[in-house]
Amino acid sequence: MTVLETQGFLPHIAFDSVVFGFSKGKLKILLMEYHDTGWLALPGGFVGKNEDLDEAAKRGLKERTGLDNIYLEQFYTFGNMARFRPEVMQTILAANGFHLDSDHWMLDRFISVSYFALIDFEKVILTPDELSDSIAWYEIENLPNLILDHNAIVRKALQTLKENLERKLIGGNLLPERFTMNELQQVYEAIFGQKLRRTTFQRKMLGLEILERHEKLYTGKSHKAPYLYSFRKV
Amino acid sequence: MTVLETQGFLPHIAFDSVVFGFSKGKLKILLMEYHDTGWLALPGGFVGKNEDLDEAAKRGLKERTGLDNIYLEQFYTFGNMARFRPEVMQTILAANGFHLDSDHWMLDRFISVSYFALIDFEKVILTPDELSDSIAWYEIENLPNLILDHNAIVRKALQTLKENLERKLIGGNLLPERFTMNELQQVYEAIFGQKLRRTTFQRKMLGLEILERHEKLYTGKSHKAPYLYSFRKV
DNA sequence: ACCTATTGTCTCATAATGAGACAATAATAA
DNA sequence: TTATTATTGTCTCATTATGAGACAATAGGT
Repeated sequence: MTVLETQGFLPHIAFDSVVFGFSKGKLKILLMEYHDTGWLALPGGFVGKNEDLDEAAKRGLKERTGLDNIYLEQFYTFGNMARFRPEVMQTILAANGFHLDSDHWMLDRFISVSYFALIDFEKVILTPDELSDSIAWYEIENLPNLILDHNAIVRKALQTLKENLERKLIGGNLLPERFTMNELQQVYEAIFGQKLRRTTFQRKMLGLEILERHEKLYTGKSHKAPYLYSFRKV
Repeated sequence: MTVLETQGFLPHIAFDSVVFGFSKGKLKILLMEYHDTGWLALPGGFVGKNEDLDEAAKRGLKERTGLDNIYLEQFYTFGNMARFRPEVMQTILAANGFHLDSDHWMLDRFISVSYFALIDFEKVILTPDELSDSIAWYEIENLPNLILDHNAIVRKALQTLKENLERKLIGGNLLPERFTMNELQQVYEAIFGQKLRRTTFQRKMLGLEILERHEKLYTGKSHKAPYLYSFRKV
């Protein structure tokens, strides 16, 4: 099925995903770079005529990252007229050799149902789509300009993530199965954008009784080895 | 512009609104009853081809309640295949004398961008739309069956409202400009679905320094008169 | 055996909350 | 006028949570 195949998709409806990863103490997201234009955008796609909206978002993530069973949460639907800029999509498609009539469905107005995902950075296998040169990680603190309203989408995703972080205890989804308390703290610090007090953080996390303690991790560093933890199942 | 006028609206995209009001100690929402069928549904509508998504929701509310400048928040977009039940819309329209071809846009699949609103119960002037016999208040604790997935939409709206209640301090939007501490507490109790401790609630609210104290309210009851409060502007 | 950086746990001060006591008071009844 | 009643506003005290730091334990290196 090619990207231009029209029968398969609902017109006017797209999805975009803000995929968060964590590496080297930094919170990052995935961005695609389109051919020639150099324009950057969130990974996204269209919804099949017979496909659940959520399934479309999952499928899109699977295609770009190779991952199944991801933490995925819908957070907002963007539908302002200001995001209707047919010349943007036209330029992207032209750079790929497609020259569409101005009444083609892909040049119509779209609303974007937006999701954010939390994934284990190490597990991802990045795969660009047909319109892109590359898909790569970018630090959230230092994002370049993105097409359309995608910078605003990222801001809202990050805001939602912050608001839900404690209540839903989802921070661990950015780490591998087992992690140290320090790694978990770094995730929280990267998301909140501020340093946290080590002892208070540790006491709080242990007090919630959601962590399971495992063996120690000997890193070769000359100091006490930290325990590994995982989130308690069910 | 009639409801069947097709050029004006985006296909496949609808909005629905969960309009919360508070009266006699109960949290209530607005429901429409369709002609003949007796089916109940959330007030909603379609998005103009040149209309912001949020503007469409505001317009819909204005039409049903007569109110402008409402607290309105988008909370989720429902897009499962399970909500695609063309026979439901067909029956509703048939009851109004419209017999559409099965490929008519109103019988297509729709995703619903859903909003919740908080309004002053006393200010509303209810106005049914062309397809409805009535629009009326129903207690949230004792909702009847609604069409499609509208019961699920209400549940999610209430959940979002609960989660945001303290963080955003939006409870006051359900009351008139001036209110007693007891009235405010009743709003919180109705939303959370549980009794709160009077003294703790009062201390907390006053401690937030968002309330302005006005004159006392003499109700004629034989006990100490409570102060009236309003939310501090800016 | 000593040094260093980091970890896990403890203590103490401060802030927030739960639970109730109690005086003030607006209307009514005696 | 005085007593009664229901409710309100404010206090107090116990309990719990959080901020800030002290300190011993320890994995390696010197």
